[in-house]
Amino acid sequence: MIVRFGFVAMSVLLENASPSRTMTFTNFAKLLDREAAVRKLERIAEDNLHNTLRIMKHAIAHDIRMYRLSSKLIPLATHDALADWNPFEALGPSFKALGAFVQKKGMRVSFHPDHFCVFSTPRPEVLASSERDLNYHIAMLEAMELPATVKCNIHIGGAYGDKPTSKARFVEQFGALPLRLKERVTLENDDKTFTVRETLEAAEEVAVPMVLDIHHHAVNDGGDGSMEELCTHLWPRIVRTWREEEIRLGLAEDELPPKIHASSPKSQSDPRGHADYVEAEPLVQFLRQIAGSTPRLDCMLEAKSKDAALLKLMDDLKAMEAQGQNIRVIDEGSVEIWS
DNA sequence: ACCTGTCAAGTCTGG
DNA sequence: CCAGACTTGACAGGT
Repeated sequence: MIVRFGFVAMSVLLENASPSRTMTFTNFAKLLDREAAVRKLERIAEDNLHNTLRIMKHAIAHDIRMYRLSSKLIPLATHDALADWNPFEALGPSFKALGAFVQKKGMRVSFHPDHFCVFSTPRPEVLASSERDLNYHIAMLEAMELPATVKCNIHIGGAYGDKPTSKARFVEQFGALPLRLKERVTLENDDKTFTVRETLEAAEEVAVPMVLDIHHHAVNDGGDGSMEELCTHLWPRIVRTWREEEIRLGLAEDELPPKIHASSPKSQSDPRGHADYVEAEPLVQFLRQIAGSTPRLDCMLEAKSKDAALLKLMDDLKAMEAQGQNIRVIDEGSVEIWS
């Protein structure tokens, strides 16, 4: 199995390269010249896009071909008070350049809209802003001219005291979205509410691929905690959600490999928190279990030390290779691993 | 240069 | 029913 690794949003190795500079609405509202204030938002967004390109070039220089784009590329993009503003007019060329770079280098990128995107909500106004937020992310992918293989990863949402009903509401409300939005989504199990099994059921019902987060699973397994259950029963179904997406999009087999998230617990007292680095040993144990049935896999690292955590993990994997542990480091961003 | 409180958005918990 | 937690990078305003 070939595994590619990626990191999230910012680099801790590049200086002054934030892709998430912002302006709060409070400060926007303080500016008297609205026209100038909007231009300032656009300038910040241009900076964020420019830094995103720098980060991706840095990633490619280290053979890293997987990257999660920041959700904060355009400040206040979906704010009510800026509904008349179309940032894509000014930002079109920069988005297009980003997309061209991604395609040229064969990178896999994604977005992860944060916890305001909640399709299980019983509140109509929250549903509406969730759709607007998802639409914003997808409009950025479209401005980059990236195909439908490039996704936004979301969670199911809250349980509101009744998980089965909330899950059914997710299926109904998400299912009612236009295909243009639905076909750009993956569903991920979360660390508090919806387990792998529940998320998988929802993903199967609405026909979107599922992203497995193994750390979330470790802290929220709903009784499916055993490696056996995960690897022999749930994982093959997860793989199938990706295979079916390949068929829907008319792709060849393994053109769109399954994706997982990996991170390590921050501490015993805060097991849900993300540690600075990712521990190699438990991750490799899991990867070896699924290696036989999964030819390609992409693994997003969610660690506080971002790209530095990725490079450190690769060093640790290299050390495991030296000990003859069924692993071969291909380059700085990928490994081959077998059971 | 560094520290602290605040920030557009949601949900859950505990008082 | 409301305040605070959750989580998290970055800004603004202070020293």
